[in-house]
Amino acid sequence: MTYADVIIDISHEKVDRDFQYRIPDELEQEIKPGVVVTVPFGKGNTLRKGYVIGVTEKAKYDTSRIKMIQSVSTDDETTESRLIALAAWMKETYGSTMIQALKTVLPVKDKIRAKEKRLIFFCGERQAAEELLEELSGSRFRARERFLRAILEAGRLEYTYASKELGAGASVLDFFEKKGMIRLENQEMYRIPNQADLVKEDCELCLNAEQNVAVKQIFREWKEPEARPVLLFGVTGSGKTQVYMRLIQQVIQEGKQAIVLIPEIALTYQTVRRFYAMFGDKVSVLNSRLSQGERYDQFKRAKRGEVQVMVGPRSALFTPFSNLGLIVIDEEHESTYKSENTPRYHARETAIQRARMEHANVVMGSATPSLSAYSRAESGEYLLVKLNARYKERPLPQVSIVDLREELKKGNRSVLSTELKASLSETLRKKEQAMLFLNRRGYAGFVSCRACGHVMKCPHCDVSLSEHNGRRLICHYCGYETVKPQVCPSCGSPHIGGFKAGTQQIEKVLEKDFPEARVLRMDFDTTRTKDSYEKILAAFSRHEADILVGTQMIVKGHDFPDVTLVGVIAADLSLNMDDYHCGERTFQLLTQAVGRAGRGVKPGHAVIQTYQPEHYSIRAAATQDYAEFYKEEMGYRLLMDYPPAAHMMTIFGACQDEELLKKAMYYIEAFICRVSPKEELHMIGPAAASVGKVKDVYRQVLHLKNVDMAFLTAVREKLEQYIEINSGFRKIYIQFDMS
DNA sequence: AGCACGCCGACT
DNA sequence: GTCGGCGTGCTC
Repeated sequence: MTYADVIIDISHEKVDRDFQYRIPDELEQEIKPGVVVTVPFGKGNTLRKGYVIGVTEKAKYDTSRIKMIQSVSTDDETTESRLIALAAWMKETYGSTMIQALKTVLPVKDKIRAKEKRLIFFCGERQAAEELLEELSGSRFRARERFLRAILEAGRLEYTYASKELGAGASVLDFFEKKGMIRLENQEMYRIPNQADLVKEDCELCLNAEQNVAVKQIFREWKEPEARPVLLFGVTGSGKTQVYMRLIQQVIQEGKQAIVLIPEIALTYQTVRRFYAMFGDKVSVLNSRLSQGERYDQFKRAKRGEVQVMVGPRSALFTPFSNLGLIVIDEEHESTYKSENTPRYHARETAIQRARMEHANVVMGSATPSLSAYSRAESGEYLLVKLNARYKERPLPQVSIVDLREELKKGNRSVLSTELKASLSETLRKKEQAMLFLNRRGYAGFVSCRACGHVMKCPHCDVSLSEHNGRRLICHYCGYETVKPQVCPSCGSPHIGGFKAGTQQIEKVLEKDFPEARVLRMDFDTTRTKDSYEKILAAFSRHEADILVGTQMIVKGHDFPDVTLVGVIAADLSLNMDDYHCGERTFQLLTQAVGRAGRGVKPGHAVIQTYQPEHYSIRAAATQDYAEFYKEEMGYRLLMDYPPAAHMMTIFGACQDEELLKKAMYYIEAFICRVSPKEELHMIGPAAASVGKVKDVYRQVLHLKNVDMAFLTAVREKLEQYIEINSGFRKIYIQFDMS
């Protein structure tokens, strides 16, 4: 006898788990994971929709009480079942439970939706109702009294409010309905976010010669039976969006739909307006401010065919379009495309998988492609399409690299080098604008020498060591530990330590050095409130300030034609993080930052301050030379077996009890050694995660590298079983990350 | 979410 | 005693 694990509609927390059902003989062949079935559920055996997530031989429940699957759902749920198949793929690839995978893929209804869906209206005689209320008051019908009083006052009530807060269940409502006093109404009300000023404008899509060539190249690829994903490699300002628009137009014309993925931070009013101007009400936009109910509504509109284009962040990838034609991924290299929650999927890979299953195409674009995407383009797995010309032939800004070690020798200890200071006063004199950029995202407290630029690195992993309590240095990959040296091991200088400067300090220095300049600061603190992000950028755009100081957020989006100077305070901040991506991230950030200067008529200038002027990420960003950067960085990845040269699985463990966690990680390590052949094993750790403790929960990581992804997947599956069987892991939260 | 079960107050 | 509203808890 075989049994199926079925998830009943994902609508309520309480039924958010799998239930076992018997498979009738005649459905034996059809039932497999991903199939949508109809099953009897609950006391009244009401028929409900369910998703089969697995088939087993063993009954986990009292056999006599297991019910039978009624039928395979026949109503045309192809969109849904395709998404379920995608969830199954995500579960296999990234490691998670089927429930977690389904939850990320299928739109989840929530309470907000139910509230607005069912409304109760008062529709009887007011006089009669008041008499009835009189009659009811003090009687035993307390729920009826409560309810009548409330509806008389409000005239209209939400169903969930009536049943939960007033305790007026079905029986109470029945009573009033029979009397003809109330009317229940199912309201299908969409919550469309405020978009009154977003309308279609009459605009022709004008492509330049180069963009036209790119479009033709892509169309040619699409004619192939097995069209490859396209990597659109175009420098900043080469007009990638124009190309996307043209492609989307084509897809819509063919009666298909398109999804456009955009990093959350770039989802500004400007971007959204461009899409509305082009496609009018065919477009729907998702953003993270949307409640789950609002997102659900947008997905529903897509499913019904009311919109043809969905624009949004990572999660827009799961828009239930019935005839998907194209998925566009803008700024493909952005780290926000990787999910932080289980399943830790990457939107690029998942988009390609979805496109493969639904015979759609993928086009991704970037000025600084991720190593992963570019290496695939080089190998021919993706089609590489280039856009080289900068808008209106604007020259690239002139870039100078300032060696901060020299500044120290000259006795300048300020965060502003002599050159940057001079450039700033020149810019102010000409009444132009400047941006100062502090790239300290996820700043991990590396230690470097101010005199020679030497960075303390792990001898085994070649990533920066992090300072702990000011006395010890720790590697967050393998756990290597050493005492923090008092003098630089390379040059003997005592000027060794962490870099301590925030945007506030820079703001203070600017106030002192340039008291006449108007300075705006943009960082996590100043953008906490809603819309403040847009407000600051808009103010700067109107030239209400001369200098904008900020973290990564200032280098994305918005064009400021009056900005002629970009200063990078300390390029090393993102260069010396404790993971293997940092060279790539630094190159991307610096390239973007440099590209911000001189977007208008006036030529631009950029100053990059660093302790490591010879580093290839910085040199290549200064010359905007992607090829050079790619060669160096790929060499490093190949040497160290980091992705994309190999695959890496990270096992992440968290637990309140540090000892228990360490023990568990040790057992995991021992288990992996036992189940895998020695020569293929490339394990690092276990070690404390880069944030070793959050809210009293300890965190540890273990990395496993191998050229073959299948090997890692096999290890993960064995490990998942091992963890499930051993109750010792119950108290430990375990997460997998595959890259 | 939807349904049954069982408690408890009120009426016969 | 019994009837029925109303809160609680379970659903393979």
